[in-house]
Amino acid sequence: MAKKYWLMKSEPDVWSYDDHAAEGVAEWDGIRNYQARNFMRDDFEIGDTVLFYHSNHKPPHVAGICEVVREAYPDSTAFDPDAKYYDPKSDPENPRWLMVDLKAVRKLERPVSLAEIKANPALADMRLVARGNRLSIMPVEKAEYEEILRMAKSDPED
DNA sequence: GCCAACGTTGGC
DNA sequence: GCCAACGTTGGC
Repeated sequence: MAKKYWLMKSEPDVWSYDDHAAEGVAEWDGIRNYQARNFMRDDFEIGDTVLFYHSNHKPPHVAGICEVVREAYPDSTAFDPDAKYYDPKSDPENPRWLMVDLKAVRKLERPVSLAEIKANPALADMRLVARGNRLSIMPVEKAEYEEILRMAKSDPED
């Protein structure tokens, strides 16, 4: 299977790219949406590349790059009554929720904002800019990924 | 803080 | 299986 590209959202107040980079390799837990889970379960492979996106931030932006280093396995936070994302309906014998491990690869040269992505015609088809999109994990085309890397190397005014 | 869009829940 | 009510996401 060819290497794939993803975008994953996190609120930087909760878990930022720098937090992740400080850990090196970290779990991506707390996904409680079936569509997002299914991407991890069915399509994530070791070596896939992830754009780390900061949502609920001013401005929202892509902050850095990660790599999938462990494929989907049960999200243990769903079983922990004290965890924020505890889900009593997830049975350890048949886990409802999954997580992956990501390794921080590098920060972008500069953040690439949602406004810039929206303004770039080459990125008009990204799911990120689709109307009403709320998915926290979504596939990204290789060309879109490369365009965002290119933008990060250029000035925002371009 | 507002609110549009969307997902989930639960009564029927 | 429908759908109204409710909760959440996330940009603005």
